[in-house]
Amino acid sequence: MHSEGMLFAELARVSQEVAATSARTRKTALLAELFRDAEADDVPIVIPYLAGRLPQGRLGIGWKLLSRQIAPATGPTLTVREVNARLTEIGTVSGTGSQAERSRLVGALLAAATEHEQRFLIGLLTGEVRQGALDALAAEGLAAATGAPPDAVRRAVMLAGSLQAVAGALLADGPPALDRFRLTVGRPVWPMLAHTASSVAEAVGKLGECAVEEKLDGIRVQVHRDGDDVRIHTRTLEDITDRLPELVAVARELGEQRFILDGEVIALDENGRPRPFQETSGRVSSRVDVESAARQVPVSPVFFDALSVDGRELLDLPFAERHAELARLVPEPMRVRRTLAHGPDDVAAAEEFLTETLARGHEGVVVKGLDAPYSAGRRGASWLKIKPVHTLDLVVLGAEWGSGRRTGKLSNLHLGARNPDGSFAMLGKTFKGMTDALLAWQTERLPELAAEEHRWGFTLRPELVVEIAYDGLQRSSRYPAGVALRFARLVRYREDKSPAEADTVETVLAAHPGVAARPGAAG
DNA sequence: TTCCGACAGTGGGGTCGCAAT
DNA sequence: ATTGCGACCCCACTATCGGAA
Repeated sequence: MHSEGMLFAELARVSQEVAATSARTRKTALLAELFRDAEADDVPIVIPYLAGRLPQGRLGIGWKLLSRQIAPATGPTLTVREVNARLTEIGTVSGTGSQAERSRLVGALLAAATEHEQRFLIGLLTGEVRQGALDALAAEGLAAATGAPPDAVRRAVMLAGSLQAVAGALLADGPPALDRFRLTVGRPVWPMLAHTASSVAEAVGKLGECAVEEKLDGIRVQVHRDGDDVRIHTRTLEDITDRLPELVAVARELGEQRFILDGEVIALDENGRPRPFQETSGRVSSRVDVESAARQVPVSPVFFDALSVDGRELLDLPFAERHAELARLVPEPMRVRRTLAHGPDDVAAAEEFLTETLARGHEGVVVKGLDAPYSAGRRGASWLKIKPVHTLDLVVLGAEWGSGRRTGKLSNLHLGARNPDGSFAMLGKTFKGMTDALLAWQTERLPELAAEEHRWGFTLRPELVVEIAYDGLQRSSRYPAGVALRFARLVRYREDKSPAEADTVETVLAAHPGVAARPGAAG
């Protein structure tokens, strides 16, 4: 006897129901029910699908390839296993003509899917299932389905770096299987992340005994060494070992055979000052001619935490003890610069450290509680980052229709600074910082200023001024002034200000002297 | 009862590699 | 040679739920 397993339509139905439910407890219950019904062979597929991901990862299929309409099937026939097999096939197509072949295969799969199934499938392929439940709720559902403690399931997932692996073991062998998922050198762990604080004083006030560390504007790396075997992973656990030969060499020279370190790689100039993020990013993205990329833009590792050293698991130790291990293993220049603060009395010294750090060209500081464990996969309350915030008064040049819960609302604003001739140069867009009330307001108000209407929204007469917060400028080949705002967000509308009082391109550039526009790019 | 941590969603700019043009 | 697309790097902020205080 051989079962065909679960119908794909069942997954689409549950996803739809999860999306239509707001209570998380109910979402979890719906997921748990589905997970319990899945046969062992289907589990490795059903779990990631309902967490909004494909077990194969991304397949090179995006919105463009999925944009054409395909007549849906009239009835559900696809099984979970068949869908998975066909997606695996699509993922392996490569070479000349591969886009056309992929498109054909995706089209055939969509043609075999009902309308509901198509919607779910497109969500999976684009990574935008939008059912209000991803890995975290799927893990909760898994716990509910198996009777395992949710905290233990979450911890296993973080240490395994994989929900799928934990799900398979748990559904096959029950809660005792969780014990198998321990921190393992060579297997990446979801990294700990930081919250934002508005000032050093606030962060030190909250954390008491703490370390104040430089925040470097580079790429997060988790480095595993087991003898000669070194692996390097990014924040999302992607393996980038082959792109960073100099980091592999460094790891092999440290004084222990087995360890897991957490840190950042960053490109520095000859004076040790950070190069623009774009250069570090470009270097770390280079995969084809790594040797020449490494010669042109070498990167330096800067470590700030140790998760495991010489077989000892350090995750649950206080940061102070983990750092002591780090300091024992990693020599000074490869450790992040830091100072200690013992509470409110040391706020001034911590602020001074931030000032120095900024003067050295770095982006800010991270304040870390000395008694806190390493909260893998979480935005721990014990890591607080502080970066200076700049603001500008810019003019709204356009507005785009939003999507998802912002459908029907004008959302993304086009932002411009004043040119000497009275025209405006666009410096970027923002959709951040808007409350529902503000979205409603600007959806009413902005069309009154319409200059042109488009499918995507409006271009507007330059009459409204907005106060915009941002983290800095970066070079841009897209915008006319040759620069773009980094992480722009709306602070408030300034209806008290006229466009003639808005900031000029010149003042914007002057505020960031390191980021000159490229010759000929000035608008 | 109120507060706050965790989550998901809504997108921003950039780079690279690859396929199509 | 150039362009468009997709994957992934950095990321801020708001709404909501539900447990903690």
